[in-house]
Amino acid sequence: MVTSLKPQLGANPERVRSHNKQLVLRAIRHVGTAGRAEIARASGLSTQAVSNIISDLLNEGLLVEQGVRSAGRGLPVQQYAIKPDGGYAFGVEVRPTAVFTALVDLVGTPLVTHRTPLADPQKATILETVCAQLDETLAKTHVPKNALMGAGIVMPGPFGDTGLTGTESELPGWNTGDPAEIFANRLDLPVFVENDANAAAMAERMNGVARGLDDFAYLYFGQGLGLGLVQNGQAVQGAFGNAGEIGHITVVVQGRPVELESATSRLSVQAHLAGHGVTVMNVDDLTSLYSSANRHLFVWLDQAAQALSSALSIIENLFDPQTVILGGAMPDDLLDHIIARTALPERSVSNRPDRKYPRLMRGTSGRMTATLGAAALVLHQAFTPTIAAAR
Amino acid sequence: MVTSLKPQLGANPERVRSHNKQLVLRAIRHVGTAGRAEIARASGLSTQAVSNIISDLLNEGLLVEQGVRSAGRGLPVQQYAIKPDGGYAFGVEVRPTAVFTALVDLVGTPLVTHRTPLADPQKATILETVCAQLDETLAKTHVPKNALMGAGIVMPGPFGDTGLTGTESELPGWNTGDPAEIFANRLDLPVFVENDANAAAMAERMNGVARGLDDFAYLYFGQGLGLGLVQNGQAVQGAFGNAGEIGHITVVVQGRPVELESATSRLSVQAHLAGHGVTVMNVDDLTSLYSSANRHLFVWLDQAAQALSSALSIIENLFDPQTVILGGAMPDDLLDHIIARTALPERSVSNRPDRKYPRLMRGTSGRMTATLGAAALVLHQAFTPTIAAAR
DNA sequence: GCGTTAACTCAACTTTCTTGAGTGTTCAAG
DNA sequence: CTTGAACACTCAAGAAAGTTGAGTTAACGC
Repeated sequence: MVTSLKPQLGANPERVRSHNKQLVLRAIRHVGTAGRAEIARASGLSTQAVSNIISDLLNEGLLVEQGVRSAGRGLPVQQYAIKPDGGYAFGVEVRPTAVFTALVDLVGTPLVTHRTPLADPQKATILETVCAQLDETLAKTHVPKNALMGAGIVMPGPFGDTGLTGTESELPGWNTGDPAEIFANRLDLPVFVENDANAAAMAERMNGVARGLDDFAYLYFGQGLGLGLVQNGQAVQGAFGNAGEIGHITVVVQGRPVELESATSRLSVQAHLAGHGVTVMNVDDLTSLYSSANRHLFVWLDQAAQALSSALSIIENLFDPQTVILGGAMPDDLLDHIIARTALPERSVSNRPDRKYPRLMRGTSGRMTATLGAAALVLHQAFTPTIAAAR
Repeated sequence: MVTSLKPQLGANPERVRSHNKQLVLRAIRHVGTAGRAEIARASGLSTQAVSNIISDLLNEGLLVEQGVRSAGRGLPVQQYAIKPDGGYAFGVEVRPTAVFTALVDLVGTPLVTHRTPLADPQKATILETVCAQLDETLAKTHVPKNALMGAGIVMPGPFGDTGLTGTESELPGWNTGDPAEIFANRLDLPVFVENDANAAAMAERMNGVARGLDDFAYLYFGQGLGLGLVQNGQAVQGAFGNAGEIGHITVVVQGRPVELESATSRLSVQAHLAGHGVTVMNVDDLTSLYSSANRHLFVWLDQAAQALSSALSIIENLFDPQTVILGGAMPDDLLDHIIARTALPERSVSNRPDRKYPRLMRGTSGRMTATLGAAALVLHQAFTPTIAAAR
């Protein structure tokens, strides 16, 4: 039973340099600003090698000098930082009714974000819309296309024909061909495709509460509920890109089995409130319901927290993450409320006395979470050494 | 919130060579025997580079020539294969009542296996026993110590003080200090520590039904139930090494929530049978009960299969593995029976028409599964390129 | 038979890293 | 105030690994 060997790249001078460059960028990004010697120690390279690489990066416009810092004895340190306009990333979130786009700079600051309603969810329409948005965004911001390092695309999973197909708010026509390749050809850019939860998780790791974390889980409240997993600094995609479909597992709430997604998701809260005659159209409606202490909403929140507690037990015991982050298209207030009410399972490997992070944290939320996450995929790539890259 | 940056190695000539060597070994191992040009294509190196590396590996005794193969036109291919006695790995499984050890060669063939009862489960006693077994094994097989590439150690988790502590058949005194370091110092060898499930999974990947798979899950029947996860060819350890503690999650059987481990584990079957007046002492007893079609055993098997079906739904939807493997200290017959009776969840990302592997497979079983898995950890290391190593 | 195909080797070249000596700045001890 | 240690960084030489392109050998097919 011989399967194809994943193309694991051998190292040659060119690839070594590229690898080390990214290592240096990564080290600088991690601490904000750094000097040559410091980077050398962190990377296991000689200071001379680091010096040469930094000189390269300065020429390429990826770094800026940040003045000197005299730290104790010795020659003061010439510091360097990532140059924000050294590169840009385009983030795209495709939903059945609209396409969201964002342009972010090298340090992750969004320059523009945009929502384009979709006339129809056909493949051609989507490609056309994304393409047009890219051009428009570049024109508006005067960012040259060659400064774009790539595009991240968030699409609703699952990918391919699976047992969950048909149950999702799906996009027709994407089950044939590799979406990444299709977009890459159309946009003429390196493209990275992920599901919303993984993208949001990577964004959190690049610029959110998960900065510096290498092992964590992210529960993403979207239409349904998704689980983003980061292991060893890499998003876990699974064999076919469908890892993290946590919404359809069965958990126990008040002794009764329920589908997780039916208890904790945007659809779930809408359905629950509709059952009590309350109509919510969007996230803002939820916020006002919450501030007016709507009884039905509070009932739902409590029940969601109970379901979440079961899910937490599974996530923690299966992944042993540093922390679990809650985020997505849900108002902060509600997330905070749920977090406060979620019982942290006693019988969990995460129930340890020497924790550095809370077991449950709130991440970035809001409508653009996944879109910015899409852009973060590109940034993540730019700061990840390439030799023997775990994809 | 700045955390310590994982020491990601920069590439220098020495590390590049080591990386490429392992890449070549890996490519050869993957296909059994291979020629230079073939390896060059697979690794992205030039044939000249591969030639030089192979010449090195021949000198080091890690490869043997395997004669020529004339494949179509052109000069016949000089083939190479891994030299079985090119290196050895020592595997250790520590249990509260005994220590199991095994010596395997570079291709994974076990030379000797041994069980040493433990007078007491104290740390010092264990270290002493392992050390003595290593010496004895080397003496018996006339393998020089410098041919040993390392030792793999399997210890019952969870590691550290967690919410599951105290519920396991535990070893006292290992919560302080890093077990890997302690063993490494004592044995004077590179040491890799894992839990039983992950080790068994790696063994399956090196020489079992998971050969060539990079993303799969392994359910290990031990005292309890453990989940080994392989993602992108690497074992998932979690932030604190405790990933895969699936035994304590709650699943639903016949509409009622139960702890998974209470339904599917060696302890569970023993308890169930004891409740009906049947005493089983070991794996052989189970085999004979099965061949005599014991009614109580069959009831347990059905119930275990139902619990497993719930677990499968969780594993598949969270990891999207290529397959899920069942193995461990359970007779083949019983595993096969359970697999046959386990309902494959419909609503799963793994329920896809284009599958190459069954959703549920039986892996290696038997008493030495984890011990050989421990040795496989060392082999895995030897065939894994080191630059930017994912640990 | 003879040209084509393909694997492999040899020798020259390139890239990148490391090493060790040297420069400049800061701090602290005498 | 002087002197020396500590530290960051640069320069130039050297080493290690990979690549390139020409040349050799062997099998196949027309």
